[in-house]
Amino acid sequence: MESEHAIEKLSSLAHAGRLSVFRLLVKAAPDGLAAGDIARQLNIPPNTLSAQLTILSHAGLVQHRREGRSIIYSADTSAMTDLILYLMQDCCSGRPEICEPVLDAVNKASCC
Amino acid sequence: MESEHAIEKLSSLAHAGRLSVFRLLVKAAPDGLAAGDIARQLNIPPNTLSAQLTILSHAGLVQHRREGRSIIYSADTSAMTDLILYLMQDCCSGRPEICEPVLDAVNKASCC
DNA sequence: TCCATATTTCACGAATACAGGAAATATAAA
DNA sequence: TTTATATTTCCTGTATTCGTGAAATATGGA
Repeated sequence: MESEHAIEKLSSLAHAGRLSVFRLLVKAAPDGLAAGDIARQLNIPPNTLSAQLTILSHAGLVQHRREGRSIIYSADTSAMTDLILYLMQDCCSGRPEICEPVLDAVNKASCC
Repeated sequence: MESEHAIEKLSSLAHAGRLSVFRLLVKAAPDGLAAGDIARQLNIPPNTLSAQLTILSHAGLVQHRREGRSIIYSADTSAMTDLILYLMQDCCSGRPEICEPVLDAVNKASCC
């Protein structure tokens, strides 16, 4: 990943509303949620949410598709993976003993 | 980690200068680099760099110590781990098949 | 066609982030 | 004590981001 793209992803997530939207969509992956459902669950005005979704979408963190009158947004988990890999890149430049705790923590996460 | 802290870390990194500083310090971990060395390597004016280091430091991503006339900054790799874990948290809510590719990618990274 | 629902786009004032010149502070050496 | 080096703090004009009211667009149903 290029630095510009990493910065765009990071700044997209560096906002309380957008971070909560992204995390909600990550939980709802891979199905996704309609914009209106997100707005109701997080209590965000529709136009405000739309602006936030546009920013997340432009950063490549979410995708969308139309279903009837609704537009379904879903998290792009591979984009999240790319960002994590970018942050970890060069994390030990020849000194594995520094990086290993990071990998251990990730693998032991309650996630899976 | 709390959402506020994650947002502060994310916004600290969502800036070209600060991201390059952080990545330089991650490569130089755990020894760190003097502020002047960072300024010279990245061609950033000293006062501008100082403001950037203050922001990274306040977010908990870097630490600093004085050595003679220099102040040595170093990356806090555990803070980076915490941020990564926060981003991965709840990433599969009961569906490991979605999260596993993330873990696989992280483990196969050229990092270590 | 007419209407209700779902979502986006436009416009703009308020708040925040930004870079860097100039001055101040801290340390060490002469 | 004086000087040089290293870094930070203060300040300010500029640029960017932010939320949201109002209007526009898109779809499906009556």
